[in-house]
Amino acid sequence: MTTMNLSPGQLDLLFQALGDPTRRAILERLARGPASVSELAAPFDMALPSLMGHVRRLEESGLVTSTKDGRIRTVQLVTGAFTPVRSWLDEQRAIWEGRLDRLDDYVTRLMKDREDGS
Amino acid sequence: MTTMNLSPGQLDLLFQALGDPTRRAILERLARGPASVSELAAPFDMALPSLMGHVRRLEESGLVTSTKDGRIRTVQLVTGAFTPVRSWLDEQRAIWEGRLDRLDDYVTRLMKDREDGS
DNA sequence: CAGATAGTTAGGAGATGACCTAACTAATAT
DNA sequence: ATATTAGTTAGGTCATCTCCTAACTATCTG
Repeated sequence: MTTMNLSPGQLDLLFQALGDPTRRAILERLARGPASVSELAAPFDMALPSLMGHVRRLEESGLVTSTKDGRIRTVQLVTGAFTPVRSWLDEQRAIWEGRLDRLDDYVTRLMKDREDGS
Repeated sequence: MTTMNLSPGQLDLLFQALGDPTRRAILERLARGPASVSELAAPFDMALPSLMGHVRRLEESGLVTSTKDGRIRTVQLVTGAFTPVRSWLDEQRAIWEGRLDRLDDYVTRLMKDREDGS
């Protein structure tokens, strides 16, 4: 009930896509609005095919979509694509905090025992 | 101004560390408490040196620390290690939601939040 | 139509990643 | 003291990642 589990490889794709500075920069740009491939390429000192590769990888991970109109390919952020990442992080925190809570209980109980015992 | 920027490669290391299912599984285990290398290895059908490599990578990314006591190396989650990841995601969302004007306040609030282990 | 523009395909170099086995050191148990 | 346990080091294989150049297609513009 706590989580909806998605395909295991999806998180891999997402995290791996985010693990590259160029791709994160592309996403940061796209957070401000859609852009053509050339617009995306402009800030980088990188050959077009290399940048295209990044865009393809972002698309394969589901973070981005693109449509071609005439000779221009427009790339767009996918709404909610980060959700699985956020969910995983939240889950980890929940587990961690659950552990802390249990530890807290333990310490509380321990201190109560001491009061009783002394 | 708006953000406290951490070393550029740090996010790379973090996201890349998270981009592997074995490493995420290790983290999930560690969220429940520290464990020895062998304990970590137990659930996996993987040679020890391979698993050790994952632990090393987690340690290099700052997600985990380990100490050796006798012949046992105990691995532990690093508190707050996920924070840069969360911050990046939150920033993206803030930009995407067109809240650039309030980003400063947002980050201030975020840093004031309790540091937890998520 | 000619030329410029936007993107794509093909192929390859070089680095890194994820795994393995074999052989080793160091600590502990018998 | 010897055997067992826990981890480490060394080295090798195979796949993937990131980047490049060269050459190509398709779409506008003049």
